[in-house]
Amino acid sequence: MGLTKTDNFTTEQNELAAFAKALGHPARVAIIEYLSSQASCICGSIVDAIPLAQATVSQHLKELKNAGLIQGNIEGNSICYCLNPEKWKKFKQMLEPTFTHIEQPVCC
Amino acid sequence: MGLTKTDNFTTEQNELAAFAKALGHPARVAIIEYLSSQASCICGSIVDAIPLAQATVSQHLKELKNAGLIQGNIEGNSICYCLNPEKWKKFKQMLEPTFTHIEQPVCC
DNA sequence: TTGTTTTATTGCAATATTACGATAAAGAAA
DNA sequence: TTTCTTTATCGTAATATTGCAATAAAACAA
Repeated sequence: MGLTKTDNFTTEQNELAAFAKALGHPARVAIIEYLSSQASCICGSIVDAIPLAQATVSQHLKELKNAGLIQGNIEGNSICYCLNPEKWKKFKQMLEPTFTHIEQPVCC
Repeated sequence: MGLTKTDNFTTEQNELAAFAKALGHPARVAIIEYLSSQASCICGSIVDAIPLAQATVSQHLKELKNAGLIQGNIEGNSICYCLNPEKWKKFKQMLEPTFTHIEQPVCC
């Protein structure tokens, strides 16, 4: 198969899964870490910072953009990428119940 | 290809990616949400709660277990699954820099 | 105009994931 | 013992992901 049965789950569950999936590759983790530590975020800098070919980095940027975790703004000749604060807030908020739960483990 | 170049990234980046990837499917999100809201966590209850075949749920449980996000303890005839608090704390801690960064967006 | 820079897209091969029926394995119950 | 219950694994088919070279597209520079 290889086809996720998204209809069986809630919109929220699918959205959280999409956020997590977008972060589920070390190159994309590296991109997010880079954007979390930089004021500037020109695409070319990201390509230089990630040890993969330009085409591959572009593809990873596209996936992060599709998930909404980053956004890109045209800046003359190049593109300025940055984190999307609202989506990250939603991501964080959706993880909260579990982060809270593990403070008082009850089982096993 | 289809083969992630893990050697190009740090151990931490790979670990965060592995956590996120494990959560990157709505069925696994549903399992985690279930375990975050339940004291009991018998495998059979999870299978009943997830709208997929037993074999498929078992496979998803295995992936969450491999990532370390859950653990299973044999309990007589069945298996008691629960969250692994330490791994979740690490997951949370690795996301903190980004969660902090989005409080003061600086770009775009 | 032509050329350069920057980023995205296409096409492809290799590998991974998803889903499920069938079956196996191991303990509980009879 | 046999049977039932519970969970894991195998085998398979369909689809998705990863990576890169080559190329396209779009804006700037000369």
